[in-house]
Amino acid sequence: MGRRGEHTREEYRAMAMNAAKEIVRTEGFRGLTARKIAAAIGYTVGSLYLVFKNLDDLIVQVNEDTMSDLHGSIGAAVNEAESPEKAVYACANAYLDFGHQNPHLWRMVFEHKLPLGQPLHESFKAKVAETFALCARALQPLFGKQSAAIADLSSHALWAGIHGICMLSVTGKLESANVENARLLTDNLIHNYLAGARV
Amino acid sequence: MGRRGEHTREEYRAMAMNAAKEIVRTEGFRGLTARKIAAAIGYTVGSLYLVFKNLDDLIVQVNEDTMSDLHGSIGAAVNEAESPEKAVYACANAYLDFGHQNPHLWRMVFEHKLPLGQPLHESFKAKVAETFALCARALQPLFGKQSAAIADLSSHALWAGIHGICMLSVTGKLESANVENARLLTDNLIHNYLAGARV
DNA sequence: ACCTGAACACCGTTCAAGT
DNA sequence: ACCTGAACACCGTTCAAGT
Repeated sequence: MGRRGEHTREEYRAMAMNAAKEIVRTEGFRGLTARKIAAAIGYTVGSLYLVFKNLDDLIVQVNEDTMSDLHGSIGAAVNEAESPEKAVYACANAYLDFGHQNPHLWRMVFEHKLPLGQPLHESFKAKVAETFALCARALQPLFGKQSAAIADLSSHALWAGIHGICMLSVTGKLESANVENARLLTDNLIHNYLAGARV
Repeated sequence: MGRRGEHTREEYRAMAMNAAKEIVRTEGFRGLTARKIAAAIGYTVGSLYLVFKNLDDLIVQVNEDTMSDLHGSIGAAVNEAESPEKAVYACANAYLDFGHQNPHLWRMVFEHKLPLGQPLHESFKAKVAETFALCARALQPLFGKQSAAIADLSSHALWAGIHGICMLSVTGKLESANVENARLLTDNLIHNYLAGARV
């Protein structure tokens, strides 16, 4: 039947992405299907493939948006902090809060796998690196005396650590899965790590 | 046409689990299907449902085996260590090595999701807790002066941190995805954390 | 150029029927 | 009791055909 032209390509893309996000939010990653997305925006399945390469492509783009949102949250928290040390804790808190408030979207970022052998998109890796860099920058003032290489290594170690706590907490693999418990853990990790790193 | 009786229920279960593991090892979690498992052991799909509740049930059982194997690896590493401090590093190394040597099976443990609202099996959570406890025990001697509650919190914080480094490394989300780089990160995390925790 | 509808090759799961 | 084979209700993806 064809030809409706009600929406531009860009409008269509935004509609599909938003529909996908809503499905993930309410039904989880497992509940996301191409047919559901298309139905939600009033199109047939085939139309998705005019704008997205395939479902993986759409998911990767949603994941990049999620990383951008996370980046925004962390950036705001860091800017409001009163001291370098408080910025680090604020950064971790923003990370934890985001994960617990958007569990399914956040998990999808880390749990989606492309078909075997297909490497991660460079644009996606860039988003991850950006967010890491933001956290690293918050940490930088505390490593004044040490070399840039050590500061870089340290910020990766600490932030990967905080990520681990957040992941295990959000996926319910810690004894107590609530945010408060996770915050005790990140506070403990940060406190002891910084105490040791500044000796 | 039915009735073959070539294998006991327990034999069948082991065959199916091993076939599933081999598929995950070579094709990844995404490549695992009920039909492939059945074909690999020379049965039709329907027979799987006589022994397993469904595919999720089989996956959870494979994941529990993976956790047992990981537990064994870490236990051996801890036992061979010459000092409490070395035991902690050995524990982390065993964790990293296991993840990098069995990337797909290890990822499946943390990336498999049951249908929405269905809680994790208690037996699975017990396996995770056991392995955590093993790591915590390695850490215990270093927290002699402090209360048991703080030692417990600390061991969770540090081990979740090491898990985060391993996860990001195995899934290729760090700049350098090889084991050596991950080991630099865990060494750094452990070193600074312990230095700070023992002050 | 845009979109559909139907097809294709898959899924997980169930279950009557056969031995 | 054990296992099959076929069915059911889904998938992701493609593409000739319509406007």
